[in-house]
Amino acid sequence: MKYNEQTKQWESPYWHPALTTDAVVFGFDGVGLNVLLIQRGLEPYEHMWALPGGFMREDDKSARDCAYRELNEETNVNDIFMEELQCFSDKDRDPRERVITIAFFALVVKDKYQIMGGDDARVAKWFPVKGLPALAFDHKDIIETALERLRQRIHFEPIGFHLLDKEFTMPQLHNIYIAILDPPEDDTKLRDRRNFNKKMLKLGYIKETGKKVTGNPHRSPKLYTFDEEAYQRAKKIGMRLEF
Amino acid sequence: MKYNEQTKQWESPYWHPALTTDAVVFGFDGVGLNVLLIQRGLEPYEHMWALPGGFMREDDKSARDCAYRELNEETNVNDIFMEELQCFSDKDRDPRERVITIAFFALVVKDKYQIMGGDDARVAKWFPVKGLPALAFDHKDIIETALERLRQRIHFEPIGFHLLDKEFTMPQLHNIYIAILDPPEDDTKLRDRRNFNKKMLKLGYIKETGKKVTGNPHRSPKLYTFDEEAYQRAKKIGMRLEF
DNA sequence: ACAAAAGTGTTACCGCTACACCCATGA
DNA sequence: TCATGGGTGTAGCGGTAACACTTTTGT
Repeated sequence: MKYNEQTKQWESPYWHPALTTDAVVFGFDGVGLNVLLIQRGLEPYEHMWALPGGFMREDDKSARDCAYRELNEETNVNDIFMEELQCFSDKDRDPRERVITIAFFALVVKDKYQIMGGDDARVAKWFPVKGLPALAFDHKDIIETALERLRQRIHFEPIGFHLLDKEFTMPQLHNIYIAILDPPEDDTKLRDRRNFNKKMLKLGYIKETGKKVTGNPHRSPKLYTFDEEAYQRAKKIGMRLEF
Repeated sequence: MKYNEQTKQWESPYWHPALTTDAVVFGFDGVGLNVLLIQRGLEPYEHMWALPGGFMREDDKSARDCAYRELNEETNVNDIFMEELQCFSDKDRDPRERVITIAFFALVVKDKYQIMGGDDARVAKWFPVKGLPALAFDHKDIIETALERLRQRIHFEPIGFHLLDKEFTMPQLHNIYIAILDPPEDDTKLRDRRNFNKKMLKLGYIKETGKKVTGNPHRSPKLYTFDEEAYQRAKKIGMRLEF
């Protein structure tokens, strides 16, 4: 690489690929996990479903920023948990040119996640992970990788909360664990409410709010919140956070 | 993006950044962890130490392939454990131009890892992680991220083996866990040999070879190997692999 | 014989699993 | 009053942590 005194720029002799970000956005509807997909308005893969994402721009501060920007173009996301998943860089991922993609996975509160009319007249829609349509590019692989990562993560870090409102009930949280980990029917230790509640409360980072949810034809469940500080404390002293 | 009928090519209207891979290569010398660094022969950061890596080429099959290629240019790596770490994409990481880097972390058997005279008259050298020199670019951040990842990984996956010969002794393996996790002096459960051996053997995927190491002025330790099949079996049935 | 490091077993405690009945609420 | 779903305690078992002495080997 040489510095050109005239243009005051480095002239790169290196190959420059196109770079995109894609986000696997998970939402929970009380029963199962869902993924947010966008219907493509242009070739290639026109009309097929794909992950929200797009090409990185020179003024994106980072790949993460790019992913946020792309998401914001379709939704009103404000509070969102997002983590880098993996880079997808195989040849022929994209028929147009070599494209390197940094994939992210995100957890959002599905109901707060209002889908706006995107540019390109793109349509966004939630699909249950157990009923995905045909997908553009290698996005099926990306989603599978994200699901695998999600299963690993939820074992050791309290990320289930990000799929729920700030205040949530224990059965809601339990359902998330069941939906993600999908333990066998006879797995008492995960499926039993008593065991779940005890284990979760013993971790020490969720707290009762004192409130309850009313309006249902049955006993009103208590509301809890996640205590970030308590979590950081537990983490610092090397507490076992495995679920 | 438009298809040009004349040139038969897609013409990309999108920005294309430079893309590199860097590898944080860890080796173990019996006492502590070491990282492989390269002394830069060119500006920027001439003469400073940096992670082995370089620009991706159009004919690299993937980012991982690129990282392997770059490593092979300096060493005779054959068997290596390598995992994607993270993408580093902030502006101004590189004074020349915007460079996106996919970082990997790798575990190798330090003594087998013979450092060759690289191109660019680059010098490669092992440094203990607790005594790193000043580093080029944001490579200090990258190494810290890799260390953090290593600590997380070794809790839940048997990757310590990759730092040792195919046949290894229990005390060697124990030392690796101690070096990586660095538990307090009074942490019996991790530092006690008896507990370590029992826990490790109970996991079921390391086996005695029947051999011993001789030549030391003390009792000869037994040699063990990692049983990949047994590990896959344990993993499949959802066995708890936490250490 | 001595120094250095490796091998090994037991006990007490804690935490987890399994398990079933009652309670609150709205219709 | 009925249907629905939420809340709660305990006992037995299993696994883990704490703990020290003996064995091997080379010098």
